[in-house]
Amino acid sequence: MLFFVNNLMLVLHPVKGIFMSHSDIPVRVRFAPSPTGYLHVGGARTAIYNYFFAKALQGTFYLRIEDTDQKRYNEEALQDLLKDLQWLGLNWDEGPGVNEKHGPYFQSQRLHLYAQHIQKLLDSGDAYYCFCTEERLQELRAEQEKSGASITGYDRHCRDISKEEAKNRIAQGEKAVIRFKVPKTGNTTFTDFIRGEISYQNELQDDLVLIKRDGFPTYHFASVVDDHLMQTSHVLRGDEWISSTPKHILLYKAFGWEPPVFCHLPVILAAGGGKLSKRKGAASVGDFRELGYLPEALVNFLALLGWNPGDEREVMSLEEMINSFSLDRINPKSVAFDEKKLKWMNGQHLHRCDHSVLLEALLDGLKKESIQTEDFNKEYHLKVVEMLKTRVSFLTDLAPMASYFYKKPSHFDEKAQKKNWGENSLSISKSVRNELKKLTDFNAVSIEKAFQQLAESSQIGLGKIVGVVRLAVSGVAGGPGLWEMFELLGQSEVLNRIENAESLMKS
RNA sequence: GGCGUGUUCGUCUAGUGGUCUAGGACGCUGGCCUCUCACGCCGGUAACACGGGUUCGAACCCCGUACACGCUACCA
Repeated sequence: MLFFVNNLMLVLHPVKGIFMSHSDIPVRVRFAPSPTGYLHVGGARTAIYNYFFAKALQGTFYLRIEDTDQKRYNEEALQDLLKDLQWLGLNWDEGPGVNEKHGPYFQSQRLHLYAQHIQKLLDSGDAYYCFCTEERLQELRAEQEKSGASITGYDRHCRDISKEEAKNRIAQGEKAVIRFKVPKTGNTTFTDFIRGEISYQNELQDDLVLIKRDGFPTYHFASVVDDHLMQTSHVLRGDEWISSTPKHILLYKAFGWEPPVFCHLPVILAAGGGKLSKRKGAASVGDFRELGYLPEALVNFLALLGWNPGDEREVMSLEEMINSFSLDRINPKSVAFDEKKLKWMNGQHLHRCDHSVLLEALLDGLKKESIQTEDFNKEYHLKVVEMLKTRVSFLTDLAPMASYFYKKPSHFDEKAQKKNWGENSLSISKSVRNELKKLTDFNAVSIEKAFQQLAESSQIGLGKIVGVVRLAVSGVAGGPGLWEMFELLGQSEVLNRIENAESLMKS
């Protein structure tokens, strides 16, 4: 439940039952991915909100790896995950490799802690051994489905096996899981930070598994134990967890712990609705990196998918977003991922990003295309960047667009040839060459003057004249202002290229 | 099936009972700038899911319905 008093946001602490101003709670939040696949943009956004929230309130953002599913564990996915988070600029204050005072941060290395805690629940009678086989459970489920029963889930078959009997059976080597003893009556209610009060009937919850047959904890158990041990103040996670939250609350209660504040984040859907998947286009952080998106643009875009600063700003730096971030401005509804807007956003960031970033992308790209750059200095490259920056949507557009600044065009755009190299183009070309040859100081101003004079004396439109030689020099129909471009390329190179192309023009 | 969450232009959103003949952004579109292509600038397009209530008054509150999504695993 939220209140605003004199612009100060107050939070009803779920257990203490008192109102606390936000700044009174030492904020510790986590991003807790499971290393089973690439970092999906939905997961990235969850990480972003956690990070923003921590930074906005001078709290701690920690990273915890939920690797409790041995079958689905993927080492490569883990490495990608860490790399992607860093690329996005979401550096963790605590986590693998960083300030490990609440570690270890891999759940697979915390097994002793879960063992210790499950014992407490076993002792208090809040948990019990269940010897049911997978087959029995499957049959049970099939039956429930067939009969259309309204109450589904585990039938609590082993709930009343005495501790002694259970102990004996375990001693004899019988395999078991450990389940939580959910109260059979009553309701469990919690307050979601952005949705308000949510209530579930305990009767409808089944006795969830806490410890699996392989000895590993389930998500439910491990995350509750860890969130407590790691002193998590707020749990910001995907809204697929809403319906398990009452189980988590019940676990906190069984331990006698105060639950954190829960805040369930909406999901990101594909543009046409439905799940966002690789088949429907890029879906992971790595995909967007490869497409040439800037990390700050992706973060900005993702942050705005479900959140806004309360005014009309959209293109924002990381710092700006952190400074205006607050949880209560997150929308509860799921959103569609619109790549068109991301592309625009990327352009915005590209136009204002540091030239050194563009320079690096340019040189990288040229290298990949095996275009020689040794003959040109940094100043030259920067001028190319300056001329091209408003014309690119992606970092990866830069090099292909810049190739003619480094070598003669090897190909002339077909459509542009038809348009620009028709009747008279050869004579236009020759007269341009004639005029440019005369220039003793080959700069943008003098070049422009020469073109203006030629247009006037020949009674041919400036656009037409420019079109002929632009194509000859660059191989394409569009690009930076011709005068600046010619100045940078230099007189002899320009004259050379024009002359070379003349064999393809019509007289 | 049960339970839960959600629903404002095509998309992201503003909006917390009168200032909403619903504002902004992307997209699309008309124009300006101009040597081209972009950028930029100016304008246009288009929405309160539906039905009932409550109220002098509802996008905003309540109840239904529809639709979407999630959970219903010894996955997370």
